[in-house]
Amino acid sequence: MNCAAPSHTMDVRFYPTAGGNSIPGDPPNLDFAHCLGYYNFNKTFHTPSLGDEEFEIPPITPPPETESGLGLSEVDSPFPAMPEPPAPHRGPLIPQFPPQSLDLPSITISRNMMDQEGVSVNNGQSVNVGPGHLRQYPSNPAMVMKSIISMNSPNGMMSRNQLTTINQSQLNTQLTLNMAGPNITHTSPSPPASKSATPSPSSSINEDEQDEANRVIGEKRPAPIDPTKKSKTPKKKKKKDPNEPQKPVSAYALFFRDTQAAIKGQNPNATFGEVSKIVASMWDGLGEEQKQVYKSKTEAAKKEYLKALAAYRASLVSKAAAESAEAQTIRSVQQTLASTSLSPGLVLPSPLNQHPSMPSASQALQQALPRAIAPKPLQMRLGGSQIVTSVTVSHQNMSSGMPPQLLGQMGAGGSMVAGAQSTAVSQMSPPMQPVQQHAMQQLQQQQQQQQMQQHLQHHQMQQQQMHHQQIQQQMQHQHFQHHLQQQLQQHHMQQQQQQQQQQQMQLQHMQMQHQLHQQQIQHLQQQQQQQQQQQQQQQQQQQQQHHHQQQQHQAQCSPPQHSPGTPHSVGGSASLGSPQPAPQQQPHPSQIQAHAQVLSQVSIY
DNA sequence: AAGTTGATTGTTGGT
DNA sequence: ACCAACAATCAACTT
Repeated sequence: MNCAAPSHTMDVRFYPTAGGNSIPGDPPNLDFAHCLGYYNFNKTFHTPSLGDEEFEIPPITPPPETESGLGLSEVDSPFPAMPEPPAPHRGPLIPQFPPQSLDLPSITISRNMMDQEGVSVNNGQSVNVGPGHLRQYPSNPAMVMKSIISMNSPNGMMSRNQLTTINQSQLNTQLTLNMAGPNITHTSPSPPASKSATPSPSSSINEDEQDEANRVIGEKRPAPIDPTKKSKTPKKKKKKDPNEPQKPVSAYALFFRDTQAAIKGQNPNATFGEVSKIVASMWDGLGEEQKQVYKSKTEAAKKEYLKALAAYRASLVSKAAAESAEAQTIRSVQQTLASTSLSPGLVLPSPLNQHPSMPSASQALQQALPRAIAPKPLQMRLGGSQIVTSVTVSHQNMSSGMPPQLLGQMGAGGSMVAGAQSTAVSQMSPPMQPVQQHAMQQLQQQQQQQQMQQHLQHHQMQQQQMHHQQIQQQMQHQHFQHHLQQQLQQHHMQQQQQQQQQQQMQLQHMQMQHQLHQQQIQHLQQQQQQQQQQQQQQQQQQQQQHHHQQQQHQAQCSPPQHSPGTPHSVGGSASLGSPQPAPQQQPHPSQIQAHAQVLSQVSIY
């Protein structure tokens, strides 16, 4: 049943006026410019969907209808400040309209069943829903954004889908209440039967298309045929290639895609038409900048589409070219086979041969050869067994090359021609001498043999040519393969050479490192030797000094022998006896040895 | 005409 | 017969 009431077509569009000035009494924070600001604000939060890196917009899953039925999309909802708990559905691309600017959550659904005279109670605020108010379009786009649309749930046959606006005071109250919490009256869902707002459409395709569709895809159902309804717009049923890139959607479609989820979230019972009207009004009230955002997205998507389309068409062209080349190859091979092997049984069966518009080469030859080879068949006044035997022999020789028609003419024509010849001869020259007849027969026999020889030669030449072509093809193929192999070998060789060079370089590097290490070791060893030598020298000096001291001591213990030139003091001897500080830069021998071991290990490594 | 979404309807194939 | 899957269609609107 059709539930669409005439009121469904009621115009609920909100016509914005140019300039976007606030209507009287409109708070300054709610004017249209502010809404634009919110759109800009929205843009900042909408970057994931506005990014130029992607155009494909994930489908927005409508929020599951919770008890309240008011679940909005979460952060990315066009109305982010909605106090309602975020609905579990994901609506990633919904523009984030601020609640003040476009308070779609405040869109309430009032049922005529409950609010009979166009007065719906929404959060305690009376909303004028009367028919008279339906025409009161707000003169300001801000009003569009701030409109609280009260809808009638599509329940049954009652007048439904009435969209209206509320006044500004009610809007403010609504906004405040929305900020406080969700209190949207959404009393009862519509009965399931009422959901069929869009009755099953009638068929819009004609029968042949339907039959064609049925033939092409058996599973696909034909369009439902309803003779009572005529198709308003006979839509063409073009079978599109699934690989073909899809056209980019329009800016409005993008906006619809982004917005409808929120609208549906606030009005789960809103029909598509109602949502579409709301979206249209919002689109009208949308600022040029925000529209430009969507347009830019569309432009980017269009560029992507053009590129994808070019690639797609190129692939189609290449595919078609490959197919045509293949078909041409098959055709040429068949022609060659047909020209060389005239026996039809040897010709490969192919659709090309069976195509009515393209007679096969064998058929053409069958039609052409009799005229070429035997231009004067009736002049072969053959008769007698000799001719027949010679023809039979030739037949055996030519069985592989002669068309059956020709052979048939020649073979069966033996008797036929003989019969015809008998009558002709009898008619022409009854008194012809046997000698002359014999001579003529011999002459004709020679001519026939010559023709056959010519045909054989031609056939042999063709065979030779074909064989030559095959050999050439094989050679080309071999050459190609050889070339490929050579390239591969060269590649391998180059790789091997590179590896060898790398190995050599590594080896050289290791050798150099080894040499360096050896040099370092030698240097250290030399330093060690020098240190040892110095130590030995120091020891010798100490021994000498000690010996000298002993001698002095002995001298002191002996009768005093003053030696005024050498006043040695104990402190001086102490200073001399103190161990000489070894060169601190010189490492200890054990350290040198350890270092050498490490270096050797490193060099080995 | 195509696109937006979701509900509905009708067909088809499998169980 | 029933069910699942799929395709087609429609709604209002913009591009």
